[in-house]
Amino acid sequence: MLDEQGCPDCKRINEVLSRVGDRWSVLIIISLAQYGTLRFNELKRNLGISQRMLSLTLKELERDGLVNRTYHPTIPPKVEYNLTPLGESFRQPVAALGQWALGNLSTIDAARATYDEATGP
Amino acid sequence: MLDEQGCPDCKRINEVLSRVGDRWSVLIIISLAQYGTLRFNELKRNLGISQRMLSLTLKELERDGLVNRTYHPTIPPKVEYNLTPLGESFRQPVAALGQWALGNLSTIDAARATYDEATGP
DNA sequence: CGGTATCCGAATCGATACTG
DNA sequence: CAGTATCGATTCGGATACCG
Repeated sequence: MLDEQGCPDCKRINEVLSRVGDRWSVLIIISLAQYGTLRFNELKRNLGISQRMLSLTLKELERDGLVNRTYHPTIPPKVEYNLTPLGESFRQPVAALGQWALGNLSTIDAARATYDEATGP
Repeated sequence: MLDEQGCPDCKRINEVLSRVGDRWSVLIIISLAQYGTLRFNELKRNLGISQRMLSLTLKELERDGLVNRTYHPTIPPKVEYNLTPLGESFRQPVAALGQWALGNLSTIDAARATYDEATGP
């Protein structure tokens, strides 16, 4: 891909969004923001995410410094996740996005229906 | 996938995010918010997006009522895109996200480096 | 309980070529 | 200029099985 872009920030925004901008990351952040600390299987049940994707996404979030992982070597083992300060700072923009999403879901649905009817038949 | 979720909003947030939450949608919104009105190839050059993805994403955004498409049947043809009121209302949360992304890119990079060094070698 | 490893179909995306 | 069509490569993501 060429690099003759007039929007120099786009590449960088793109970079960050491809890291923390995917669906599961956002939902995990929202959950942790809401409940504070959650265990692996609590997140799993909460989000309806597969074990594999949860594991992968949590590892990424930990790597990016957004989520903290605490391992308790008890039997049975217990692992807790919560937001780091960086993760907390991500709450604001994410919350704004989530709120907008909820508030405009029906509007978008209506727009879709209109568009489909005007285009489709 | 089961549906025994404790986070009833997650499914719906998920729905909206899968519509307007992808990388290209966000970048297109940001560009249109910044410049007001742009033609197809202006967007293409601006974002470094492939023709195919731009076409698909714009169609989705139009369908969801976020972007307005104006076709001028001149020769050569000229098509202009701008934000609808709904798209404008999306500016705020998107801007917050973009700002956070830019502001924390280096922090994330540092966290990654630390993590990789502690884990990887 | 909290993962990792493997498999495999589905969805995504870029490159390329073609059209009005 | 502004798309659409097609193809191949990569990625995503769930299901399943197994380990500490």
